[in-house]
Amino acid sequence: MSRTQPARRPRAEDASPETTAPLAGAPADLVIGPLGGFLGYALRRAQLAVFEDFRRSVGRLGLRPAQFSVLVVIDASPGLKQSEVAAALGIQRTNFVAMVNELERLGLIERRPLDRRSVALHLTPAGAAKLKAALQAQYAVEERYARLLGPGGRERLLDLLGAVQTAPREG
Amino acid sequence: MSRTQPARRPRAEDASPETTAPLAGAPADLVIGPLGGFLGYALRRAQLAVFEDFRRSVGRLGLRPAQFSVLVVIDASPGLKQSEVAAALGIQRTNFVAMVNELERLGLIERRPLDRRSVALHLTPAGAAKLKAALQAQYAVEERYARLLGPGGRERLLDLLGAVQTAPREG
DNA sequence: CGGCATTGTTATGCTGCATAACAAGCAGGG
DNA sequence: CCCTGCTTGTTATGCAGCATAACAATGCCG
Repeated sequence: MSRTQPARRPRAEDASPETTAPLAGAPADLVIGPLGGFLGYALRRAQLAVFEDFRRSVGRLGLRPAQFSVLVVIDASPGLKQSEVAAALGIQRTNFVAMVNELERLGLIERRPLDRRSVALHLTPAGAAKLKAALQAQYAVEERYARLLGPGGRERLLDLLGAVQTAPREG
Repeated sequence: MSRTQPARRPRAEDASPETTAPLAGAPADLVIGPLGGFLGYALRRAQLAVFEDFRRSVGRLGLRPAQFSVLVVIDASPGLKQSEVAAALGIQRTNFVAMVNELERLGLIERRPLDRRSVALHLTPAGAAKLKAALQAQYAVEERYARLLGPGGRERLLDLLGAVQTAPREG
């Protein structure tokens, strides 16, 4: 479970002391240097791996990650305006239009006019059904990770990720 | 530091029991339902946040994340073939060509022919210097995260991410 | 009523990532 | 030696994600 600390490999004049601890990445065991000790790289790799899992489980239902997230939000907060759903997910209003079009075309969601300008988003029965199936599949994946990460591991990971995400950006 | 467990919000017939625990995401405090409890979503959000940090620190040197990772690998293992560096980073051989072209054009790396077909990649002095500066900036960011995540937090996070990444994919 | 912010929308471009196809070269078996 | 097959670098192409600019219609508020 715990990564071992190999003899360090200086090079490039060494810019700092401690830190680092390789990832033993999926790409063979080729030397990637201190890269595995950087959060950005480790996060990117882990994210790709988990999205790959998603593709193989929930993806079978014909849902992509972003689509899934939209359904979840609409289900959790029915009646939100299109722009609100987009904002909640950090999606640009402008890029969200095509997504809503697609989900509506698939008969999974519905646009209900609030006034002559804004629309409220709701799941259709088909959308609710598909989401239910998707959630079941996803919960199964999560439980697999919970097992893999040991007691409290998954929760700790979510906690750490939350802290990273909400950390104040320098600037 | 620790996320609170709010009253659950069933909906969509509920596909599973426990799991979940919201992220209190950056996008306002809008309701995203169980989304914050899914690893894929939490990972994606955290990754975007960290890449944003990268952009603001190392990015000032004119390096994008992928370029930075290439320099790190070449520095750690000088003389690897172009295809080997690509493989080590999980980059398609085909997409790697343009990246190498660019880094060579910037005078940061060098292609040295091994035979009439394959080339070995090396840092130029300018590349080594730029990488040194980039590593310093990056180590500073890492230390900021180390402080933010509390004692052992960053290391634990890297450990958990490594476990996720190397987990056996179902299929 | 009139200016202003909101909302949905289109157009456009860049980046990341995947696949197909190819030419040239190396390497190993017959 | 020569031919077959794998390797290597490369180009072309397409799709998805994400960003920005520009707009028209509309609601809102002083």
